[in-house]
Amino acid sequence: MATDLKNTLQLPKTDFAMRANLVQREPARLAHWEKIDLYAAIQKKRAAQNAPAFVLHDGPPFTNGDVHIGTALNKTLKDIVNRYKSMRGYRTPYVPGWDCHGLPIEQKVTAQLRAENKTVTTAEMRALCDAFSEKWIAHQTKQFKRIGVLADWACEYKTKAPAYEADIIRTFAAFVERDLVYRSKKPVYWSVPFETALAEAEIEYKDHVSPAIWVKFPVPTGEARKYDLPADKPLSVVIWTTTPWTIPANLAIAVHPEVEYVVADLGAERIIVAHPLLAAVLASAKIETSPAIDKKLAGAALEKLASRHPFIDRASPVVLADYVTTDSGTGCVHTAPGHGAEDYLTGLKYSLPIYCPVGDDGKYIDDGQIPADLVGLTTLETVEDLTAKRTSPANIAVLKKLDASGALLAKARYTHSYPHCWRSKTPIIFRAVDQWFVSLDRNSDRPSPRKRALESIREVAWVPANGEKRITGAVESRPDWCVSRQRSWGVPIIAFYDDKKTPYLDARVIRAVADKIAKHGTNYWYDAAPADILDGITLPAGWPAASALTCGRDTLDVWIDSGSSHAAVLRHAQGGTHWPADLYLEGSDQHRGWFQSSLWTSVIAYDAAPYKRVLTHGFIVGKDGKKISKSGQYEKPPTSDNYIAQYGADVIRLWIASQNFTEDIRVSDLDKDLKDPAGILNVVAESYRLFRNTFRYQLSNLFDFDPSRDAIAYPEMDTLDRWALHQTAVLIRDCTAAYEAYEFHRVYQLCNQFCSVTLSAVYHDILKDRLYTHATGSRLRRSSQTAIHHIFHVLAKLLAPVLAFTTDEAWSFAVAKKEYIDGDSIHMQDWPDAPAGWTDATLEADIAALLKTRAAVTEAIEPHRAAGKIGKSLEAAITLNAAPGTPERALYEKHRDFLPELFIVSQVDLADAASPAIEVRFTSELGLRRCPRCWRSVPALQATPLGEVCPRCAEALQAHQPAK
RNA sequence: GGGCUCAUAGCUCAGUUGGUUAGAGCACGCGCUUGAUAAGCGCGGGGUCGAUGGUUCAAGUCCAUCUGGGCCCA
Repeated sequence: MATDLKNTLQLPKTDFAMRANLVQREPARLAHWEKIDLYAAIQKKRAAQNAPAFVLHDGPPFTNGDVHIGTALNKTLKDIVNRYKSMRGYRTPYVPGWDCHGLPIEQKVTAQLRAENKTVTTAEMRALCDAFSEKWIAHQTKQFKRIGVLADWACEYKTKAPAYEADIIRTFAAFVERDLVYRSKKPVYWSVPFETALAEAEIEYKDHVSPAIWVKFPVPTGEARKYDLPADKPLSVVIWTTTPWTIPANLAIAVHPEVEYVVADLGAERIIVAHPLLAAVLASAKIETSPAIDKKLAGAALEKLASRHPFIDRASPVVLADYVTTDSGTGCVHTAPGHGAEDYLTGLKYSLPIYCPVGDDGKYIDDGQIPADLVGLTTLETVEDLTAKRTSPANIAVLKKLDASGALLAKARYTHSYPHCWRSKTPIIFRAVDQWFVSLDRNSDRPSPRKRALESIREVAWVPANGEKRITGAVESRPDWCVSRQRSWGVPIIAFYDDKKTPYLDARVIRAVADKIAKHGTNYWYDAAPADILDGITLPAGWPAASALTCGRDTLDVWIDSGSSHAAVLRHAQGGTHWPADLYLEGSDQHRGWFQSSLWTSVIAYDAAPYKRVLTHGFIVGKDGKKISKSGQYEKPPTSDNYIAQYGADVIRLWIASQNFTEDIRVSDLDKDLKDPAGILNVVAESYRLFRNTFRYQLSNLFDFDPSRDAIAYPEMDTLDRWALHQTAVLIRDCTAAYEAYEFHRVYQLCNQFCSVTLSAVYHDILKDRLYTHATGSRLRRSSQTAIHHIFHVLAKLLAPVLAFTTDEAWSFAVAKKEYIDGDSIHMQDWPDAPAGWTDATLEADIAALLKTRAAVTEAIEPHRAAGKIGKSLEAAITLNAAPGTPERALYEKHRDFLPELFIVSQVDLADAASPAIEVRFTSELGLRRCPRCWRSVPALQATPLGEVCPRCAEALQAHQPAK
């Protein structure tokens, strides 16, 4: 009997699975997307509509490993933006890119070669790096696709592709054309045995015993008087250094402007040191008497005091520097701009020469300034020297000279961590070598690059807004751009040299060579003879014959590689893009990286920024808010694939969308938090289920609904359904605003609350009675189905950019009742737009007030449930007390017939009593009879062939055609 | 050390121009339902709004300092 009645209900039906099983289901949908070529289909559709393009220009990830969860965050955000913009009606050409050149790859390949004990030529080395990069491009492509990134993968750009390399070289040509390129020295780490520059990564820090020396730099009497210092006996500034061999290159002494310095009287002479270090200096010099302090003054007061070099006839002026500390030494820092990074910057600030009297072989050169007895001595400490604890010949000689000139106040052995060449195991030296620089301040026929860059920054929209401050700061403070590197795996600088190492650089020649490289790739530069490279190119006046030239071996700073992408991709309209880009979207570290390098190249070559808008995101941190590397041990590497293998791409995408990405983004530790229900990803997985179940409820209750046949026109729709559509219209409005502001976490919050509160707890819960028990084609039931149909379409589309897989799956079931449909996808749909009529403020106010009553009703029922008197709310009958004439009474009367349904109770009576506001009674005590079909209790049941049911069910049964 | 930035319940987020007992979802606890069922509903507990000081009739909201994170420099 009961079974017969149950068979007359329209219970939900769908093949859209409750369990997502994303790890299996998603790869199948990816294959489907490939099959229907979803990316191309979307682009084709928009192109046919002549849609305007929205170009998000992809910043190229480095190709040396698996996609990290942080990289997945970046690419997913881009994918969300693209999918959203596409649905908004834009054509969204998205050309993904790869950053291929650079030291990390060269190093890994080198390490491999060392392990195999092999040596190779530069060209062979480059081929190995190429293969290495290519391997990771393949891996990363697969990993990006797995997380759902939709892109023009067939049109990807690689910085190592010949045509792209030619564009990098053309960027350099533009620098030369603007007359910004010059040659100057800059200190680099230098391996003496290999006579080569080293990168930070090629250096190993090891303990080293150095000769520490305290050296007096005499202050001439005239200078002393000028600075109002006592001049009746010898006065000197005392410096401290652990690299005596750099003393011949000393050009200045740095002091801190705010530290207090003293003039101390040692009896026969006076010295100047930082006050806090005086005692330490005296101890080192074994001076036991405590000296009189003749004067105290701030470092700033000593600026430009011209002390003299202890054994070379030149001045060593006092300069100011903030990096000077009083932790060790004398507070007066020996400054050799050719032999130290900070010294170099200070040298630039004070226009000192970048002086380096040490040759490629590490020996002093005869430049007319170096004393004859030093020329030819080496700064190298060999492995044998190190074993014998012997310092370099240059250090020994300098020590002797200082001693002879009476300038050596003290000396000691000093053990500290010092950089060593990873291959020769010997200490490196810091040494200025010739480099190519790009001037950022030179203005000839047009404003300087820096001026244009700063102007362009103001024309760009920075999201969040503080990005503008960051890049402005970076652009303002950046010194001239050193663009040359002494590397193999990079794009060569097209410069030629004669036998005297004089460089020849010409923009027209560079462009002509770029054209050849576009065809042959940059290995051509390494393989071909200069005469062949220059064949067919007219050499500028003043150049030697091509046969007398050699090709330079410097490569360009890799930031020029990626910084040329706007030219290589956007200006060539690769994949249908345009210049400038509508959006760049990268981590906030790129203010100093790609955003800046792209800005410089663009401003120099094209006089404007390459982007209209720049969006930045924060970094992934551990659960404790600390960076992942410091956040404990990760058993599984935090790669995109590892997270997806556990949760599926849509959960990861939902997690990304749920976070305010402008700040740090916390993530669960994959190993430790798996079983913690409060783990961040587990919470997101839970809300994924909410969305999925919402779709499932909607799809399953539309199983017999054909919108073209069954839809009810809005004016004829039921109150509650119209209320639901009102809420939906609000949701569209709010979500759209959130997407426009790139605040995806608001979309997440809005949809989450819509599904959980508006739908699940209220609308869907109330609707079950109608959908299941009312006559199949009844107006109320069709009205609700019409609303559900609309809401499903809206919700699925609003979430489509985020839940790319699940919404498409639901879409297939909605449109065709099967898992896949060819030629259609939710990602090809237009963004939802609520008809103006859906908004109904009066209705909204009424229902909002009634929902408050509803909350009071459920609260009033609860104690009875706890007392075991009542189970489901349909066992309750409610009396609402409200005096006639009051607004609430009016409201109750207006919606009187609808109240039992709204409260999901069997009966609602209105009464005049002042209190209580709500009375709960039990259907069993009121003599009501429970309908076995709809479970409501009514005054009287009616006989039918299937037994006694309530009048409404009897009517439904009449309409019901048993399916046999 | 410098530049930029963040800090609201266990988690993710709201908190409008400073103004009633600081909100939501999830998680947690208890209960109901078994016609969304590896689902659904209800009720409940939980926050001295990082700390301290200040401005104000009134501060999560303004100011200062500090503490602890993050990115980039040094």
